[in-house]
Amino acid sequence: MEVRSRFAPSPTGYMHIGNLRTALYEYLVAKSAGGKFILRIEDTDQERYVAGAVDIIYKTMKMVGLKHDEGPDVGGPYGPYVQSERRAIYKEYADKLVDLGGAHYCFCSEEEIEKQRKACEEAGIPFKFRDPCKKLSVAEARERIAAGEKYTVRQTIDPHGTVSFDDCVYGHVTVETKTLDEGILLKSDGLPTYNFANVVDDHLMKISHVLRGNEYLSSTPKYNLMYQAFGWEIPTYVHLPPIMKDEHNKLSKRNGDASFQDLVAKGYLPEAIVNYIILLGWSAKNDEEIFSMAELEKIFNIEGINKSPAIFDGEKLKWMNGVYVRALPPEKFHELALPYYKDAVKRKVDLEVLSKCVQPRVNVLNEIPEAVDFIDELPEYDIDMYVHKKMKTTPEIALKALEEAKNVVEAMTDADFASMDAVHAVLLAVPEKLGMKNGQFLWPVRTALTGKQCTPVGAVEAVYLFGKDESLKRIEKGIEKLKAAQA
RNA sequence: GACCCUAUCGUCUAAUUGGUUAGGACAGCACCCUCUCAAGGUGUCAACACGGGUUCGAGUCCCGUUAGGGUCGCCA
Repeated sequence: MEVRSRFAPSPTGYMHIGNLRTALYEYLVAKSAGGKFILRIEDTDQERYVAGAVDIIYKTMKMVGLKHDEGPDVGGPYGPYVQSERRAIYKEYADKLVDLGGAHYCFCSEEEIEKQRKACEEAGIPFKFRDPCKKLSVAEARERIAAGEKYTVRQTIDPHGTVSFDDCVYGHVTVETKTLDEGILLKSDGLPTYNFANVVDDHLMKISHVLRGNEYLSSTPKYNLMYQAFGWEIPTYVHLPPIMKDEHNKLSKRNGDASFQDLVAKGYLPEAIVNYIILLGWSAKNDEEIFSMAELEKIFNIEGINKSPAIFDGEKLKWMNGVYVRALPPEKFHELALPYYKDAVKRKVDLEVLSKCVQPRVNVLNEIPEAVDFIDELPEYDIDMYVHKKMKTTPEIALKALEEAKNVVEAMTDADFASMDAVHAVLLAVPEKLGMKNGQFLWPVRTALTGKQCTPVGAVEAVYLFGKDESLKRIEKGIEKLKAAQA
């Protein structure tokens, strides 16, 4: 039988990380088996609906390379793929389920239910809704409905017995039916709840593998009761452990945790984000960690999914993003870096050369502005910086280095600035001539040019980028500072 | 509270399904390389939650304890 999985998000805003991982796994389960991946929009809660959220879903899926075979925008044989457009279908199946004894009509108001709940609370006993409408005959109930009375459809569960099911990740789970709630299937606005819509849609859309968060583990028996009542085949379940922010809290949008969009805005690459979150709850069972989507489509398997929660580690994401950044073709990196230079670098320098210096040195793109902030203006710096133990520099050596650098740079011709190699040749000749260590000369020069303890450029790159005039200005400033300190 | 689920380095995880000096990655530390910082290389620190069983042998199976997560909405 063909493997068919579905991603069924609610359009409630940005795509959070947990959702994205679920989508990824769903996609990979289907693709690794040569199956189909379906997108379905679950918009049955009109109160939570956020305009534009569906577009965010499309955009995100495109960015991470998840292509759905069926969905609202691409169509398919089992549409419509938006739940709010399937009203009539849910009503039909709800009535059918009532006929089959798996559900009943309920005319209780929310106030009445609340009253029962309060009474239980006061009595100190656990609340379980006892629905007076269960006593109504179907015919009687339908008369009231025909008369225009508001109603809901509730699941009917026989409290005697147990239900069990097999989950690919969690194994065999058994629950006593008396612990199950007879939840609402069809709301008084005529739209289904998740509990019902999922069962109906997954069946009608021929979904073979249901992947979802493990918060559904304990309600899965209720769904199976419905499948059974309808006489439908139960899908293969794959429940997923949560992604945590820390030991106690789930990663969630409500806590203000980063969404996929937030990470992209910070300069994380979609490929890196995907690679990282795939690993939160799944492993290839070998030592490999870097995977392209194409590779994942080949090697992903359900057996590699874990059952315990995983804490989202921003540090490792950063590292992994760095791996992807470094692997970028230089032109591509330059293109991505350009927006970050826009406000940070006003001076006219060769940005392509700058990119070559920066690329191996950043993990996340938003580190760029700070890394290059010495270019427009020389920061105020302390002359202690000229003393570097490892480079074996002293204020005296630094001064000598700078004075020599001044002479050399002054004498440099256009030809000397023609390439990085040329600059390199000129500057490296100096310490040799003076009998200094390279560092003793180059460290002071870089310090004078950048005013920073560490920079993505060395002395050679700095001189090349700044050109003759600016280099001289900064060297002279350094000489001044050192002289002032000596006096 | 009832029910369900989970438990390997600080973090993500592996362990041919009962036989390991418990492996890898991030982070940390040290060294090498080096004109700074990165990157890269080498090395190092670091874990089977606890207690009982079963077994010649348990990280792996069973029971309990503890700790954590989830469900108990006309949300999904």
